Amino acid sequence: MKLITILGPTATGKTKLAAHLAFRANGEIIGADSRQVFRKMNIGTGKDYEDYIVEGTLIPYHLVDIMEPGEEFSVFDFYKGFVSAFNEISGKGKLPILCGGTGLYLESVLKRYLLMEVPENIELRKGLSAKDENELIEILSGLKSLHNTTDTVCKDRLVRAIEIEYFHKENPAKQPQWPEFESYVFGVNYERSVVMKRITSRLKTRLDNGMVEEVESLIRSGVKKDRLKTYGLEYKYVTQYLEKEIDYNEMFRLLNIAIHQFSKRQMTWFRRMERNGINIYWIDGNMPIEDKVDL
RNA sequence: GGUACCAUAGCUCAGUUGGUAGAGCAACGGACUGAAAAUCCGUGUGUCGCUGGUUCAAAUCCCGCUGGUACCA
Repeated sequence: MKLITILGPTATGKTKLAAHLAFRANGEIIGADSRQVFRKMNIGTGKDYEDYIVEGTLIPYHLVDIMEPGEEFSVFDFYKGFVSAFNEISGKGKLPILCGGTGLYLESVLKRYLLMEVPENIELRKGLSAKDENELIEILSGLKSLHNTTDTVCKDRLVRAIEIEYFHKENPAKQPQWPEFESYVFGVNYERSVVMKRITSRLKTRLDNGMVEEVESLIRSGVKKDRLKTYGLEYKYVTQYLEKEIDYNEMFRLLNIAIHQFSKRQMTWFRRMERNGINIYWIDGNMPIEDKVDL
């Protein structure tokens, strides 16, 4: 079995390329984008349904529009979705094409992360519920090195993180059911200054196309503002604008910078993957879509 | 035309009584295994507008020039 991966920083036309490849090679797309999984988050996530249509044919896609905005979705949920989509596609004799820009999700597949279903541990939870946040942070940092504070902002997440670490310690031998595949990874990229220009002009288009209204309607439908802010970028800054924390020009300026920085962080992931032995065949974004020859 | 003020990092600016410069933002590099578009760590990148002078020593004081801002004509 083969797995083709198409990755790259934001605003480089990955989806379009993946769709053309799928059209040519009888494939289906598996999204590796942590924000496009949410329905009704379209303009802000750069979800463009047109991209999936090649010469009038709709290319089937997976792991896009599978959650309601505001719901929880994690690498593990992605992993499960990936495995079942991969099996379904290859079961039909078609070619799975993983396409997206979320480094963690891509790496979880390409480096075959050890991820297992971790059941709730009632007994452990009972013991932990008596402790305060600082004690929990201490316990967690004894189990793993803490790289971020997303795990430690609230008690629920702390308890869950500890639960997962305990489970891994107690069940070290359990390997997840990874499908076997020959992996080919392609990266789409432009010179950094070009990516930045593309980001800026795309941001203008998005605003003209109703991005602010999209966020407004998410808020109206009951998505919490704090939740929107954790979605980052467009959702964070537009929410701040709607909250009148910043004015329109400031929103544009800060958001534009934040997306530039995001694309840089994405490249950090890709470089690291290469250092860790994943071969990425880079494709110049300026090249016409006819670079599917590489199959 | 006259007077005053300003000119320091990519940007906005600090820089005490002279001892060859430093913050914020940007930029750049990195980390990352259950929210990852999140979260966090590291790095100063400089003809101190130009020219001449005073001084052991000038971003700092003086002359002139250039550019800008404000006010007076």
